[in-house]
Amino acid sequence: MAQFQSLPGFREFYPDAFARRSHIFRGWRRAAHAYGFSEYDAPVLEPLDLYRAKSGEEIEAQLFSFTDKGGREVALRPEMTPTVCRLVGARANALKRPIKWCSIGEFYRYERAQKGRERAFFQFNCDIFGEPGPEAEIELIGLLVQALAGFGLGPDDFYVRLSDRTLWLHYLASLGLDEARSKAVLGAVDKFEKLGDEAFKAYTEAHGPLPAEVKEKVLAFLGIKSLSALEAVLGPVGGEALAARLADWRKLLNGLAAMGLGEYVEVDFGVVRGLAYYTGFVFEAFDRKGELRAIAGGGRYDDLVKKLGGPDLPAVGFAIGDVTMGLLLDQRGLMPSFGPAAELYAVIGGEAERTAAFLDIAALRAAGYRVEYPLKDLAFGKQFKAAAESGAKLALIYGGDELAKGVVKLRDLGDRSEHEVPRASVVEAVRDYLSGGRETS
RNA sequence: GCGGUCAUAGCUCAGUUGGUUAGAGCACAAGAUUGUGAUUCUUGGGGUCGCGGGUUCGAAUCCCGUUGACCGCCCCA
Repeated sequence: MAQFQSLPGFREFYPDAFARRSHIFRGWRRAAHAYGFSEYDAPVLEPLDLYRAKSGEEIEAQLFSFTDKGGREVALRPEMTPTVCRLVGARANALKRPIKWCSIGEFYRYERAQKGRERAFFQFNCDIFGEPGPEAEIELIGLLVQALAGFGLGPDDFYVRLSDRTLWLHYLASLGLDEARSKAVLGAVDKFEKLGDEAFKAYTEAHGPLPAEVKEKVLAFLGIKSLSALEAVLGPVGGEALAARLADWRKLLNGLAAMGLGEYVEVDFGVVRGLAYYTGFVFEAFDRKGELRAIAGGGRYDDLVKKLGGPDLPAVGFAIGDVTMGLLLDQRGLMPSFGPAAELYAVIGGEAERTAAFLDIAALRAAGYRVEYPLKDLAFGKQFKAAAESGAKLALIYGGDELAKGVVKLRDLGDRSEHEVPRASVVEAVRDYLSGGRETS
């Protein structure tokens, strides 16, 4: 039996699985193209320090990292963000604005595989650099929705939860919490949905119990589900920065509504997205039934390009993972089945006919048709069966009778009609017969 | 890193209180069928029963270890 297996959490793509993967990639690229994003790629192996600089030492436990033969500490990329920051940062002054970039790549994380999580997976990363205002978020969240909706997923299937770390920090400061306490509260907020009151345990251990009236206000803020509720809570707090932030919120939500995406977006301050590097709006896409882990996540990270050695460049981005999205498409019956996809199948009588058929097969292939034929002599019955199973629309029959007359018999594998055409014009005859609705891929 | 469940053909599984050469369906291949696709029938290839050790006259079956998968926890950039 199999003496060697693939490593845990790594996937093998047999042709049917590869077809599913290609289907997902095509949908992503179609959306990115419509939104005017340019595709790029970059190395899979990076200096370990790139991730240490972004996420700290503790990230190492979850990386595929090693020392290469030149003594360099390297890691397989666990995400695209630091890499794209480096790329953009290095040429920031020469790049035409707005910088709208996307990529599809494989990423590697040394974690325990679970449902919706593997050790190797693909992500669709989209980022906009150089735009500090919510216009960038409108464009980006619009693309996020399109990248999912393009597969046939609707507002009943998924939604985007929208939150704001800036506003959280403003509000917590207005409640009298310092930076360390604010971060600890955000940590509790992040876990509150799952753990309830337990979520505040870590805060209590670090800073003592949160005063009851503060906690009450935190939980009330957590429950805000609309812009009007947000304005009602924050209006009395006052301040110029807060007013400007609320204006950003109005612009963002109005913009998304104007794009017709209102049904997909919900205000939800329970989302804070880890504690990594996000500085403003943050958002996550989930399935409506709440059965799967996050489909996509993103947000604004205005400090990161500079932190990684580039210029001061605002940025906002998101990533969609292929694993959870594939599960969702399966659940909703939106993953097509991919059969063989020949267009033409040559039925060949014997060795003499084979040589004659090859000339036409080569000509048809040169003309761009996908042509199959049996690699070894088979009874006609078998060949017609194989032709039907190949997915071809048309069989080309090369028998002794036809060749003697200088013709090829075309058999429509759908309605089973047959007619003969001169061999000299077989490419034209096939083109006429198949004309209309021929897909390219 | 921690816990639970599981591991027999490419896939889904059966396999009795431990007993001869481990089975079925699907899939794949050949034939019935040397010029027409269905159905059916026949036949075939494919297994060190995840791996290693132990108990036993005898282990797919019982015991120990190990690896892997799935589910959950931690984490989730």
